[in-house]
Amino acid sequence: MPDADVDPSTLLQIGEVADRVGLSLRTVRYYEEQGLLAPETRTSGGFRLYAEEQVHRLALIKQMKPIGFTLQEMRELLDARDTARDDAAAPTARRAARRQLADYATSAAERVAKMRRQLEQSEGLADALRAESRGAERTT
Amino acid sequence: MPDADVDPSTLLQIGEVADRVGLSLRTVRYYEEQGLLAPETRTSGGFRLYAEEQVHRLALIKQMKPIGFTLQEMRELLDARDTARDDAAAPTARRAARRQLADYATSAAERVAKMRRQLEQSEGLADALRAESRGAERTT
DNA sequence: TCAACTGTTACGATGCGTAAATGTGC
DNA sequence: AGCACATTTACGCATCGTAACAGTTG
Repeated sequence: MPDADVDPSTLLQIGEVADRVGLSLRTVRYYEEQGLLAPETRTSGGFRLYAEEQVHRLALIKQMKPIGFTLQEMRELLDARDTARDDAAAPTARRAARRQLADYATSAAERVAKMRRQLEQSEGLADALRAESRGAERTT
Repeated sequence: MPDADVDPSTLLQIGEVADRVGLSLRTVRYYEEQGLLAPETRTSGGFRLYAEEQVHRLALIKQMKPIGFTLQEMRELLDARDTARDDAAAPTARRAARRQLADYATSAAERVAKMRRQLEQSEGLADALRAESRGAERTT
């Protein structure tokens, strides 16, 4: 699977990518600055050009955000993912990377659970506010 | 209901309060700096002393955080709440404050719903990571 | 008097928003 | 030639974390 080195006709500019994923241009550039993703290539004039792979990568990143991963954690995760997928990497390294991914998966699940609990708390908030808006005097 | 001007024997120091609510000292002080809550009083030496009311107030604030209220929004909400509860406030003002609270309640509910949707997205993440950790090559 | 707690001040990190001035692509 | 889109640089803001150093409490 030589992957054909990416079809140049399907490359997207940053605006298209940002639109599809739902992030701002600023954010996409910032992620690049932080080493989370690099455009596939650039035009001779300097415009960033992205392939589908990077769009997926950004979507992944966007999923990590709401559960509180820092950009540094995301970078580590993505690095591990890259290593785990890299056929040319040493088997030892790939195994280590897969373990890391498994750990991150666990961590992600825990964070989701934690956020769910907080959300439940915050639901009570909406109710409490509605109650107060109707004039509550409960001193409990 | 003169409220007895707060029982001095039950006043808490900032550490106790932070522990109970689950916030750092820094955060509690910062919220005060931003006008979200003031200690009931202070010792002659300058130690902040809080009554139950402020503990509840902090708990309220903590509930607003996970759904993305900014500190400014929280301050507005709390101000409205204070006005709505203030027997000495003008009836017109109190009515306006109650409407505000109702609006915030709606907003809070919407935010909860929105976050719930994002969380669902992030659940897929954990599964995807686990899959990759076992070595996936699925190209969509 | 000592340990634990608290006070203020200030600098730093994160994660972008928001210009401003300029160049690129079609 | 024009107009949308992109580039870099840079300053700003929110929300605390983290010293550092001094004072308070019991």
